[in-house]
Amino acid sequence: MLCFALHSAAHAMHSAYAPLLQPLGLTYPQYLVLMALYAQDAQTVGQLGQELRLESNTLTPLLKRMETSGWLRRSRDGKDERQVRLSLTDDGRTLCSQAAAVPRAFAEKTGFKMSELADLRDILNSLRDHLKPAKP
Amino acid sequence: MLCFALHSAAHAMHSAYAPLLQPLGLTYPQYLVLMALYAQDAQTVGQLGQELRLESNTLTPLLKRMETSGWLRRSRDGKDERQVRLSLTDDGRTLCSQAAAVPRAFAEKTGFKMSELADLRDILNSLRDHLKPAKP
DNA sequence: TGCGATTAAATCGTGCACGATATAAATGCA
DNA sequence: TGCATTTATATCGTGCACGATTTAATCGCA
Repeated sequence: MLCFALHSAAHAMHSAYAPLLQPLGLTYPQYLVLMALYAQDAQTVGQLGQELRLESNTLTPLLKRMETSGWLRRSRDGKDERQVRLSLTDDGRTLCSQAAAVPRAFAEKTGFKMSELADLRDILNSLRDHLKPAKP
Repeated sequence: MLCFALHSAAHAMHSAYAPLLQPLGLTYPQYLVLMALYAQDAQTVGQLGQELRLESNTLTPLLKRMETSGWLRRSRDGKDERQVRLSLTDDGRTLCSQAAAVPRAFAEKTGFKMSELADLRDILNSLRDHLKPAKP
């Protein structure tokens, strides 16, 4: 049952991350958003959704909560008023630097070597792309 | 970013399963419950939760929906009235036999060999157990 | 035997995910 | 230019997941 192995491993990963993120006031999807914006700021909702494989129906409320928490700002693009651009606040960037320590703590929990984790990552990315290729 | 690879692969797996399960009127967690009860009937909520790594706060409403759909019955254990035992109905068992075809269809979607999928499964189970060992 | 501790489910509130649909801005073409 | 079409977000309803708490049955031990 590969499907259950994948499901439950992701579940366990989520559970392992939660206690690391909770002190920062972050959920796992919020953490992903933060990292994505740290890598590239001022993205639109659509761009972010393409990276994270989420759509506006999921992202809009999540982003509003993050705006309420003061980590990012949502503002309509001047050239195309349909688009909403997301930019980290100073608080958001500060949080990023704290959250940067999380993946290492996670890797240590697993007891795998870094090279094994890298291999596993590549297999999973390949599996994902076989299942659901990212749109162009 | 192993964490995102795992997250998004599970996400893609879920998306790949959904259209296969939808014609049967099942969600993915409901499918897992059905398979678990097919393997062993008359389990308690707690036993099922240990297998699926879920707790009563998630399972209770899910099981009630499945009872409403007519796939299983929930009844208090005669010897220990705290426990609720779950047994498949005839409709539930019929549904099981239809759902049995789903994993094969999934495996075909991936384009991996069966042996590769088995290897991946073992790695994921190991990763999961390193992260969150099942309780005794 | 009786009563506090433990255990099994259930309940409540919040957040995520998604299908379906709505709204409003931008685009294209007659 | 005018209007249908497309595109980007947003809204709504349902189901899952989970921390915290509640309820009720059972257990343990004086």
